[in-house]
Amino acid sequence: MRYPAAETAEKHARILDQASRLFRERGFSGVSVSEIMKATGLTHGPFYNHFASKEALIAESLTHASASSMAGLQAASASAESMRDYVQHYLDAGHRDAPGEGCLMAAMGSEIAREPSARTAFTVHLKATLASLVATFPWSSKRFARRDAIRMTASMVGAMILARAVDDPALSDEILREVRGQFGQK
Amino acid sequence: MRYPAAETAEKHARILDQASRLFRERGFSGVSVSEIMKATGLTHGPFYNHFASKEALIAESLTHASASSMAGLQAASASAESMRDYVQHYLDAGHRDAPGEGCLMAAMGSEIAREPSARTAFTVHLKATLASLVATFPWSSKRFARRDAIRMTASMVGAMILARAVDDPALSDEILREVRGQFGQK
DNA sequence: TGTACATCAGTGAACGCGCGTTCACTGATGTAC
DNA sequence: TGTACATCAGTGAACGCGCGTTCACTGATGTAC
Repeated sequence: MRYPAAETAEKHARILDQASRLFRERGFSGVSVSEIMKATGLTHGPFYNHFASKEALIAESLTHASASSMAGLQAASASAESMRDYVQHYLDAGHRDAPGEGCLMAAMGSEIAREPSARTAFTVHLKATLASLVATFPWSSKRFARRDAIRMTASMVGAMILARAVDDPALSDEILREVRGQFGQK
Repeated sequence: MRYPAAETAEKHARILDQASRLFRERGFSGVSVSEIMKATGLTHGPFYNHFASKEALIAESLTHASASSMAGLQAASASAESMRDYVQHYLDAGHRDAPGEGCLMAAMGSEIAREPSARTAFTVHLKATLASLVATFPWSSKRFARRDAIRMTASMVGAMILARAVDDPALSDEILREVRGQFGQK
């Protein structure tokens, strides 16, 4: 049946919300198109009214997740406290235990390399993140700001991936704590 | 037909070799049991003579890959040069471009968290790696050796995952170069 | 040492299942007059 | 304003496919005598 015109764009956004959450929780191949549509409150049929394929959804959902993540970063202030908060909040047990709402690099890092359309969207995201980190925070040296943003990002992403991969809560907490300590007080 | 008894163990090892390489190249769900057996030179049938399930293979192949990786680390000497070489060799374009022979944390990091039996095997691997790093290399402070080994590992794994996920060769090289610079001369 | 037979890893067809994707159909909404 | 009809997002059965897994069968090897 025909539906109110305004609902279409909203449904598109809802599919992207659910897809980007589920992909972060269970990976690209761990979630089926049907599950995403069911989470959106629809049957799987109309998926192809919105997206050309699952691969296209993967790319678009990364761009979608990137946008929310960038909005959070751009709301941060330029103070040293704000920078510390950013890192401390990232390397937190709450973030570790809620991958669906968290960093897409940490949630899908090793899978992105294998999905060509995901790589393209991810590259845009990482470039935007680095530029925003450089522009937002008070780096000790302007000249080395980009270098230091890269090093900080690699540490944070690596720590989160290891903390999630590990079975032992004490080791997982230790990883987060020690890397947090590298970027401000414990 | 019946086969020479000595060949069974050797075939088991060959399945593990191929599985750990293919899993690192394409992820757990990106490789089928049939492909692994074909790479080993057999049909898929006898897979279940060797392993209870694909999940069991995943766990055993991680342990297998861990063993080779640990052997490499334990062959390293205690010098500062050896430590620099270890990091420089890890953060190399050659390693980035050959995930099948490389670090299992970087190749499968974000997928391990979702596979319970993989998490257990991975935890053993990470603990052994950290202990070996602490014991092998000349850390500037004995008291902080473990803390620094964790930080270094997080940086290396994060940098490799980002360098592989990114589409742009210049950015990928930049990530490796800047994180290399953090651990010795460029 | 020679023969008869039991062993069991390997073969390859077959299984049920869930996947991504397609499509004929439905029917409330929007539009033409 | 009221009526007739075209629109098209949503429905849900169906598709071909490859997956993990099973199993009846094969036949060279190892063993009993």
